[in-house]
Amino acid sequence: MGNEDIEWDPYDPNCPSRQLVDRIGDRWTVLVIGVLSDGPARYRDLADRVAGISPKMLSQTLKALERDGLVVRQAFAEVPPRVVYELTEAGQTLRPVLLELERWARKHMPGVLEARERYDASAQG
Amino acid sequence: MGNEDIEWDPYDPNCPSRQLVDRIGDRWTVLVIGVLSDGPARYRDLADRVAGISPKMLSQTLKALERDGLVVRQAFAEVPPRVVYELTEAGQTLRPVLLELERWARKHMPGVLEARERYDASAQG
DNA sequence: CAGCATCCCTCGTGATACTG
DNA sequence: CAGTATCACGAGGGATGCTG
Repeated sequence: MGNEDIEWDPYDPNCPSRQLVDRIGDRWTVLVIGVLSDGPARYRDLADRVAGISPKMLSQTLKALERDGLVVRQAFAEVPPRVVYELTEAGQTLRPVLLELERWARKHMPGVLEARERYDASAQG
Repeated sequence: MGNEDIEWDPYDPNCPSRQLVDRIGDRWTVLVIGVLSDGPARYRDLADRVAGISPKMLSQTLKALERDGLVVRQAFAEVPPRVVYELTEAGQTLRPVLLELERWARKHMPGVLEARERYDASAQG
């Protein structure tokens, strides 16, 4: 576990790039972070905006994000209960990265989908 | 994200951002693309550089990438066989995005891992 | 409203062995 | 070398119902 000056091999399972993929490479994490990039949000808001997510996955995703110091959870002692989730400073730094991703998707995903259709049309299943 | 004057709902299952997550949000895809970002590579090279990937997952990942027009496969009729994989132009456009990801990981993942340890240390299982 | 517990089943993934 | 075929396992994630 020593933090010596490692040589950088993104294809080594123990390198940060890989750890990041393991961290955000699931169906929901980046979507939840994306919503929180617009500002703090309540549990209900998140459930609504991340279309299709189940309560279980939302809780799970949020808890993992909190564990990793990317999101803070603030619960108010009220009735009915109110809980607000918010990106930490570290979490905020993900925003520009996600924006890049979004920009790419917007520009290139249609082409990808077309290529996929062409491929499927010309290939024998 | 909110300051663009188009209707763009990244949290709708049918939006490009989401499609991108579905596309590259698996354990291997971004790693394979990462290797190919350094230039064309043979099957063997890829297997070596993406540590831990099985032949099956490598083939599968490559085929999916080819289907989506992000990678081209070039087979030479030789003995022994030689097959070279290469990013298409579309595939190349992913490079800067991936670099951003890598940059983020390098800078912030150590902190994330620390936060995680702190959390686990202070929480009761 | 927020979110945990439980059941259950799909599907991604690894291991292994085989082919052109 | 460059894959494919097959099996089998375990985690991911949905549905439902309950609690504070």
